[in-house]
Amino acid sequence: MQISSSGEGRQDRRPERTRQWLQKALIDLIEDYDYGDISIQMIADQANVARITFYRHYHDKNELLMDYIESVREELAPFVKPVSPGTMMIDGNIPPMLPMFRYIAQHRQLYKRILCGSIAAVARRYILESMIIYTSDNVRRLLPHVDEDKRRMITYCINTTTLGMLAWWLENDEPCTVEELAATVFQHNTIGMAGFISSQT
Amino acid sequence: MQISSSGEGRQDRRPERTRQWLQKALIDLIEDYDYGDISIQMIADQANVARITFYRHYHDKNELLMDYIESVREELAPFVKPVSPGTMMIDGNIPPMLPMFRYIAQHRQLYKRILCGSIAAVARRYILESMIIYTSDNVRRLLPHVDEDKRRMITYCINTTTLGMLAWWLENDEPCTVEELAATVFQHNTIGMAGFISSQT
DNA sequence: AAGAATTGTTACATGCTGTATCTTTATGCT
DNA sequence: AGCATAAAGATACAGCATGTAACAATTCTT
Repeated sequence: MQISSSGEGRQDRRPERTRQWLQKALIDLIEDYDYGDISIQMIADQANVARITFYRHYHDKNELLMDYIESVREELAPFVKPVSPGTMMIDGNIPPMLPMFRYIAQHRQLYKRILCGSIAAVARRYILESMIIYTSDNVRRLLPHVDEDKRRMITYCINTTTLGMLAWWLENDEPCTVEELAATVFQHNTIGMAGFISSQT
Repeated sequence: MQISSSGEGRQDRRPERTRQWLQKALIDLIEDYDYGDISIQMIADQANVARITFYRHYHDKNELLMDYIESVREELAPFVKPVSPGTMMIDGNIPPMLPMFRYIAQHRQLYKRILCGSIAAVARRYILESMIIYTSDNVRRLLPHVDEDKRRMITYCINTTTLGMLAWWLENDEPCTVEELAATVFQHNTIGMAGFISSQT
């Protein structure tokens, strides 16, 4: 019988703790430096950890970043809701991505770094893939009779638009309200999709 | 009276020649290596030039890249034609970006590197800005009564979609024909815009 | 042919990377 | 409480890239 455990067989907590220190260090540094200018030495110093300890957990600076982005993905996942065909065309309705946009707007400094800095190239592919996983079901449901290949294309189209506009909004320091942003992206995407619905045979 | 001159007062051709060597070297290296892994030493070696010569022309690897991207922009500019309101909604019409897409498809290896590799982060902003300069006139003409801020947003939306889809197409090695790609992007963008036309007061 | 600009040669200090060896510390288990 | 084990620290090293400097050689213009 185990007493000190809070659940399953009690692993050594140091590795996970170190990784979190390193992630936190990276986030803090991203606040002040361009991602490309951050060295592993800097990350280790910021985390109060020996440099070699970094290499024992990550092979790469990007690997640490990916690990962190993964936690961002989990943070954002609850905001992604499935879209029903009915809500798609109703004008003035609340766009489905608005809650997520609002959350990102609340943490805009961080997401600005992730989506707009030199970090973006690394993060973009990963984020897009995550978005596609979430939205492909929606598109399949909304366009059931459309060819699978074409559906993949439309899915990517929607998501690259959404991500691009999000980055634009963050980069330009609130050029409009989040509501306007969400409405525009929604309109651009869904009305574009509506063309495919009406052109189905 | 000048004899050796072919025009204006004959400048020293060495600097420009060196810059072209360096650009060519970068393109050749991009073919085989990831942009992030290319060092200035490698560029200088490939160009058969002393390393310090690089620093006499460019401060940075990115500065060289930007200089090269500028020449790419000039290469692509002739393909960008203004869109007339009449052609916008006609289904089955040739999408205005198709010629450019075809040209890019012909040189896909190169543009794949530019738009999909780690080089993308540096190039993306620059390319997008160029595209926006070219398309903003179109959008202003097509949506004359729309608010200027909103027009800026729509312009960016169109271009981030176009660029994103282009990168997707290049990255996935011809998942569809260029014609389908252009048609989809055109439909997504223009039908999305049509929503703004019909919602004008 | 001479002066000026460009490029090449060599060298140096600095910093980052990735790895290795050895020691110290913290953790989990009995 | 004590022990075995895993993790983290300390130190060192070779290799490479960066950025700069001083000086020599080349190439261009006039």
